[in-house]
Amino acid sequence: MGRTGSQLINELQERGLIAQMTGAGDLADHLSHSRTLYCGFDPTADSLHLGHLVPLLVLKRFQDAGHKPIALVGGATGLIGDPSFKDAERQLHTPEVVSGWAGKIREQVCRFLDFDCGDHSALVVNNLEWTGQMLALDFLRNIGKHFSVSNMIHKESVKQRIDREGDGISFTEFSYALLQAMDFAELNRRYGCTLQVGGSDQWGNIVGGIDLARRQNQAHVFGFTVPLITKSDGTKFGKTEAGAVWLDPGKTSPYTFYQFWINTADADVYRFLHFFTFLPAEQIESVRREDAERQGRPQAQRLLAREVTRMVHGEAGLDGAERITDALFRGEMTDLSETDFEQLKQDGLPFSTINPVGLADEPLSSLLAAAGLARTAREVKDALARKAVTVNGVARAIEDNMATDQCFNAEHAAFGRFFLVRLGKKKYHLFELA
RNA sequence: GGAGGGGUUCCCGAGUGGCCAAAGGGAUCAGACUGUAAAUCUGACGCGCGAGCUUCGGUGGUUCGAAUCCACCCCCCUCCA
Repeated sequence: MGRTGSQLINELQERGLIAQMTGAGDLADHLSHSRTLYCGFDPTADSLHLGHLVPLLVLKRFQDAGHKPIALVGGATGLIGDPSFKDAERQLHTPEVVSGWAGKIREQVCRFLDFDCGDHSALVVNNLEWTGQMLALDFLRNIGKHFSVSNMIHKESVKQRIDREGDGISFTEFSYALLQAMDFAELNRRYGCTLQVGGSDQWGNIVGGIDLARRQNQAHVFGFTVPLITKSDGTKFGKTEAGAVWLDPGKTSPYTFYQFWINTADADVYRFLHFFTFLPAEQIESVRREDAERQGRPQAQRLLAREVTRMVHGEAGLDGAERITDALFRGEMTDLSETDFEQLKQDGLPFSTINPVGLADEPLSSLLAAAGLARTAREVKDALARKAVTVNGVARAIEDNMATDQCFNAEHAAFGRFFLVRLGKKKYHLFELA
């Protein structure tokens, strides 16, 4: 055992990682011995995103403290859809699709836990194992009997769906809480699992599992939720202009991932260091103090970006992300070698090929907007008018808007084929002649 | 069923026959400052390289001209029954 139960709870508390938990003192006592805990991840897409990361890291924190984590992949629950705090019924995906996603989620989850550390090695399970072959009648008789519909409809997590006229909530989604409760009770029987961790939106489902484990197994089990991650400016955490920040490097490149963290607001960055890294609280505090005393740029964002990118994408992913960042934000892009350009492409800088034929008729504005450098052509025009667009380091003006073929002339291309376009201070796109 | 209020460009919200692509604020994008921050200031902000094209719940009408007037319809809110 690395730490006593109350030390662990205090640490989590100090990092701001506790939203709710059952019986604080009891849980601390309970954790004075090595225990088994779990957290579920439903395959609602082909990758986890940042929202999943905090509970996943909490599993690891428990493991580091000497407990045995189980990552549950919701092959079954993913077929149903969790209605908690959702405002509309979810589209069901085919079992084949969900099963494919479950496989990918499983791989991702595995990278964060230790599977080779003796008796508290991690475990990955799929709840389809015990629900896939279950008979509807068994479910209704053995599980359903333990739940009161009158209690369920009063849960905050489904309230707005219940109150809604018309479609409201299907019986399918309404049953979700029972499946998740069943998981907890089942893991309790199979592995002696006594704690469930989740996001704060999972509290209702977790409590359901605690009740079921008590009724079926006469077991006293616990629940623990991490807070919803918020930003100081009130906007939703974990989104970029392109949407969610995924852990899959194919969906969100390590470079984009790194940039996401680099751009964290000062008001959030120290909190996020607690949530998303394993750096000791004292170290985070001393970084905060140093940053406060220094006049210039804080070191916290870079520290955060490095730590999280390394954890999610490995040392190579971090190297790539920093290489691009250095090339784009520190040095001169004219310093880039041909292999550097290849590397930028590999490392996931936004990229597209460009066909020189017909360029004369295509306005720069629409070309760059289509490449994703701006939402509309008008924004590109505005940037052009303010000399905020550069092609291979050459500032372009509004007069060049109809001279796209000049801007992308092969003679001006780096190494005969590359054009690095910058719009504004942060947006880059690499074009390669087809 | 009756009485009243309202539906405007991403959001809030002015506009009640031409000067309206439509005030003001927010959001967003860009520039300056800076730290690839925050705050602040500046510009842009329906679409289009442009000529120009399409908007003000819907449809039809009056008019040289409508977001604004008329008719019908749809939706939302409040009060009365």
